[in-house]
Formats: sequence, structure tokens, C-alpha cells
Amino acid sequence: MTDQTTIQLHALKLSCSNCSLRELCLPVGLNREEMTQLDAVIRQSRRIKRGEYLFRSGEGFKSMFAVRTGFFKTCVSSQDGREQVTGFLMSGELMGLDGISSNIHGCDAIALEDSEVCELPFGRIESLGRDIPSLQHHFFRLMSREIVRDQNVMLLLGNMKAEERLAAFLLNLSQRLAIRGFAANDFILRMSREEIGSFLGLKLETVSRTLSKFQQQGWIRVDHKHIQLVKPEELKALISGCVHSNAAE
Amino acid sequence: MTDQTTIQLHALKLSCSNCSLRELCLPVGLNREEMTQLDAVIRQSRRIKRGEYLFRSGEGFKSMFAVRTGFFKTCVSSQDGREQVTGFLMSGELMGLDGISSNIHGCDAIALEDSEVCELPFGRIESLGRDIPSLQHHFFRLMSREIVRDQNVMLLLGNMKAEERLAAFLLNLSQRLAIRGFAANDFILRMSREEIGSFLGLKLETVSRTLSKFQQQGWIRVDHKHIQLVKPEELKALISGCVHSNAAE
DNA sequence: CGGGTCTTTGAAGATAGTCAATTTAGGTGG
DNA sequence: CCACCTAAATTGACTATCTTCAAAGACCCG
Repeated sequence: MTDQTTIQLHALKLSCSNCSLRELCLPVGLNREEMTQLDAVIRQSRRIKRGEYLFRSGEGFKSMFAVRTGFFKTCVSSQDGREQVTGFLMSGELMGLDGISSNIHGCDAIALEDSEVCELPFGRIESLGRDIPSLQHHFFRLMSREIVRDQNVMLLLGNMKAEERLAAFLLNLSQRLAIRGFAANDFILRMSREEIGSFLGLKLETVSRTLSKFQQQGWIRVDHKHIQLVKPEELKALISGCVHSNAAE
Repeated sequence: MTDQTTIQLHALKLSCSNCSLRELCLPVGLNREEMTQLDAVIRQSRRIKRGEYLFRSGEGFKSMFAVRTGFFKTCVSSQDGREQVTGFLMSGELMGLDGISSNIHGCDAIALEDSEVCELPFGRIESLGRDIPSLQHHFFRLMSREIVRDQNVMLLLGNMKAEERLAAFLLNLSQRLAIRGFAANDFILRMSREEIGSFLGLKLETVSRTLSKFQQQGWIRVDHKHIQLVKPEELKALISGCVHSNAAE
């Protein structure tokens, strides 16, 4: 019995059914039985240390990954070494959707802090979707949401000035942290100024200068990676009219 | 008999089975019977005149649309009127995938010339996908391809200079036209300088100047909307190292 | 043939990039 | 625990690129 209990506990620990992220992640809207079927398909959580690659562009694609704990960036990089960060991902968010199109990963995924991910084998999710329409439907929604997110980043990169980009970035992080139960106006940046710059189409010096400017105006407090939003409404005013509401996911 | 023939011809005219775009569009990889099932779901081709909206951001989402003939742009626009063109679409390409996430269209789709589209009701494609795994799979691939395309646009907007952006844009159009059997190095632009600029994150004057510069260097010939690529290899050299190969779809 | 839109081109101005120097932080090993 | 060392961040001065403003020219459609 003790053995069995241990096994059960272990299983529970790794299951979607009991995951605190299930309302943010893939299992949204599944009933108990469907959740169990999904559990059978999700591979046991895997640990990735800070700086490690979860997957690389060009590798064969078999699975997507959901962030369980930690923080990732995804980037596409060109032959000559230029790198574009295409996203920052936090718990409950999915990586690797771009690999479906060609069966080859189209970007790198790198942990920005020690992290855990769940592996979602695409083929099995795909076939399970046929049995569980609500799973299929939600997966389509997640892919579509990624497209919407990317389009909003395009709007940001194509139309916005440095200050607007940074304001949108900070507010977006704030919002996503709030959804996860963290403080919306007091957080730690997991990425460097250079990585922020790469994502926003700016140089790291511009990011640094713009943060300093926001601080001088009393809108935020910056202590290295520790950011406090003192007057988020001023940041919102900066971008009012630029973006519908959810700048980037 | 004549009547029946007429009906058959009419049916054929509107069916995926006989569409010259079937290898570019949704029906890729379907057998004869599956194609017939898909035909039953696709709504009859609809004509959109130049300048008309196919759908607008904020409208309820029910269907995606495939370009049958003609040319479209999609754009997201902000409250204050700023507009970001997020893509240009030619025959066989799908619009509206961003609507799945919220059941509301996330962008406008506007015809840049008189066009015809096929309507793909999402709910019926979704359920048909459960019966036809290869349809489901291909639809996932198409959504994923859109994500890859968007990421490459992000790379373009975040990292490239005006000349590189325009070179990538011209080569991308060229490649997509070639796939469709048109001349790769001699084509008509369907969009204005301003629309090109909006897509590339540049002002229309910059687009115009850069085209003139390319012409001065003998790389292209520009006669208003008529573009000839004289030395496409020079354009490729400009962006070598910036992008993997397929800058934007 | 004429009004309006689109395009081209020039000149001046602004934003962000580059280069460089200094400071600070965080990790490593004595 | 401290000192060191490397990497990251800040800040300044200068420059390049792109934008803005402006004017003139070309085309298209009715």
C-alpha cells in the first residue's frame, strides 16, 4: 500500500489533472476523464538549467513543450549571428508550435532560469484531439493565439517608438505575471537588457536609457533586474492607441 | 443530360478536387474521396472587388478564407488610426486564422484587386479533421507555417535595415509568384508604396527612395508598379545571413 | 481633359545606433 | 569571507539612418 500510495502521489504530481496551471495551459475545458487521457500522453516533467537549450532551430520536431516553472526565451538567428528574440515564455505557455509546419524546430528555446517543462508529443496530442474535440479545439485556439501575439509584436516593431515599445513590454509582463498570481507592479526581469532589446528591435543601450528615463519621470523604479511600476497608468497612456490591449500574448 | 452536365461542370468549377491550387491550399495530400468530403464543406467561391473588406477586425469569426484569385492584404490597426499591414496574400493562401483564438477576427482583410475567395467554415473543417487525419494534420501545418512566417517578419522588422527589408520583400514576392507559375523576375506590385512601407516598418518615402537606389545600381527596373529583378543575386547578397531562406511565407 | 491620388525627390530634423569609458553585479576560488 | 574577474549595465558624445515636411511630377479614372 505504501508503495502504491507513493506511485499515486508521484503520478499526481506529474499530471495535468492536478497541475495548478491547467487553466492556463493545454487542458482548459477538459472533464475528469479527458484529463486522465491527456495525462497519459504528457511526458514527465523535465528540468532545464539556466542557459540550457530546450531545443534548437534545425533539430527534428516531435514535441511541443509547456513551461511548468521557470522562464524561457525563443529566438530565431541568422547565419551571420544576428539574433531575434521572438518571445519570452512563462508558466503555462507553449513552445515549439512553429515546428509543426516542417517537422523541424524553427527557433531555439533557451531557459533564462532553472526551469521545468512538460513535453507534449505532437503526434499523440493530434490523435487524442480526434477523440476529444474540446482538446482539439483548444489546441487550435492556442495556435491561433500565438498568431495574434505575433501580429501584435509586428505592430509594435513596425509602428512604435522606443518608449512605446518598452512601455508595452513592461505592461505585458506585468499583466501576464498578474494572471499567474504574482505582483503586477513589482517583479524581477529574467532577461538581460540585450535580450529585451533584441525582442523589441532596439539596442541594449536604448533599452537602458529608456528605463532610466522612465525612472527619472517617476513612472517606474529600476534596481537592475528589479522593476517596480509606480505609475503604470502613465505607461498605458504612452501606448494608448497603439495596441488593442494585449501587446504581446 | 445537358442539364446534368451543366450541373456537374458547375460543381467541378467550384470544387477543391479540380482546383488548380489544391497543391498549395488546404486539400494537400487528400485522396479522391476525402477531397469530395472537403468539397461539401467549402462554401461557394465569393467575389470581392478591389478595395472591399472581406472581413474586419472585431467581427465575429466563423470562417477562414482561401484566396482563389486576386490579392489581399491583412492589417491590424490601432485606435488612433495607425495601421500595420501584417501580410499580403496570393492564391492558395489562407486568411483569418487569427480569429480562432477568440472567435473574433483580429485583423482586417482587404482586396487589393478584384478577387475570389473560398470560404472555409472553421467548425466544419474542425470536425471534418476528426474524420480525415491528413486534413487535420495539414491544417495544423498551415497554422504553424503562419507562425513561422510571422517570426521571420519579426526578424525582418527587428534586425534589418531599409535596403535589406525591401530586398527580402521583393525576393519573397518573386519566390511566391514563381511557385504559382508566374515570372519570378517580372511582376506587377498590387500594393502601394505606403502599404509596402507599412508592412516593412518604413515610410512610403523610404520605400520609394530605396527602390530608386536599387534601380540606380542596376539591380532592378522600376516602372511604377511594374518591377523587374535584373540582378536578383545582388538582392540575395544584401540579405545573405539575415534570413534562413523564406523571409515571409 | 481634369481632379485627385500616388510617387518621386530634396532638404532639414529626430530618433536610435555606434563607439567608448566607467560603474556595478555576480560568480569563483583562494 | 574577501578579493578578484568577467559579464552586464549605465551614461556620454557623436553619427547614421530613417522620418518629416515640402514641392513637383506622373498616372489613372471618370
